[in-house]
Amino acid sequence: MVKHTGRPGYLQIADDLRAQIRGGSLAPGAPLPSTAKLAEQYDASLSVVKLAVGVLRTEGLVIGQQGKGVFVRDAEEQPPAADSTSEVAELRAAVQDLSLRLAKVEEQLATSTTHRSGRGSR
Amino acid sequence: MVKHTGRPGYLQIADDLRAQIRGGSLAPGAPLPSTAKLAEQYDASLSVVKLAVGVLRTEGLVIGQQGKGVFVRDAEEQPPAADSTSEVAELRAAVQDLSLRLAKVEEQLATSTTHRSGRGSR
DNA sequence: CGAGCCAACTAGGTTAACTATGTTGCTCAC
DNA sequence: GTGAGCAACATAGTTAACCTAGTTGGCTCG
Repeated sequence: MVKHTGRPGYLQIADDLRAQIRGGSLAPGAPLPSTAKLAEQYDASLSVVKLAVGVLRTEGLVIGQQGKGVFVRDAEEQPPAADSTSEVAELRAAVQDLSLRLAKVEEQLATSTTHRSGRGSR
Repeated sequence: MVKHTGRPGYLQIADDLRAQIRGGSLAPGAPLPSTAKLAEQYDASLSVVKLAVGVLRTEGLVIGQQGKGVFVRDAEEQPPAADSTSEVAELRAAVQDLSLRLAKVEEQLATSTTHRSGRGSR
């Protein structure tokens, strides 16, 4: 990274992208430049760019779609944030439930099919 | 990582630690085990543990202090709005992700093995 | 006895390489 | 012209290595 402000590079990039999103320069639905482009643009390594994007993903500001790109999340599908406590509890329960079911079904899939067929693709 | 649920290892660890924090098993102010300990405990590489802790740091659940350790943040000193929104966003993303994968894997299971099964589940 | 140094342990940051997986567009055979 | 297949490019995850820097406790030396 360029600036030597003491703030780590991946956070600087994350800050910058966040500002562009909040500022509207990166509209909802718009794709971020690719990892490689960002790396070149900020004169950073691929790794720090990936870290930066990871931060934004964790924050829920962007959504990464494998094979396609990373897109700015729509404001509407973001935080209603009504009363979060109950919602958080509910979501947490849902996650736990889904994880369990997934684990179970995936295990069964692994034991039942050893070859794993052509995996559909498009 | 142990479980092969499809959910990435660093998120599994982050989930687990988050649950311990929310559940009170890791009280505010208490230190998390060191990176090395966690790596051994979860049978994961140092890298994924660092990623997991990084997620919790971005979420504001813990605060890392270089040279000392990583400590659970006090609930009061948490930024309520920002924190809950980001967490809701993250949980929502997790639900979406899990649902998608579950659907995919269940479909695969249905097509590859037409009989098999007991387990009613849903 | 006390001051200072040093070794061990801690988190944090950076980079690079490899793998997996998904998407898209082009080409080529038919 | 259509479809299959492939190459190129995308994100995502994992691992490993190296470096920085802060903290702490013990040990040595004056």
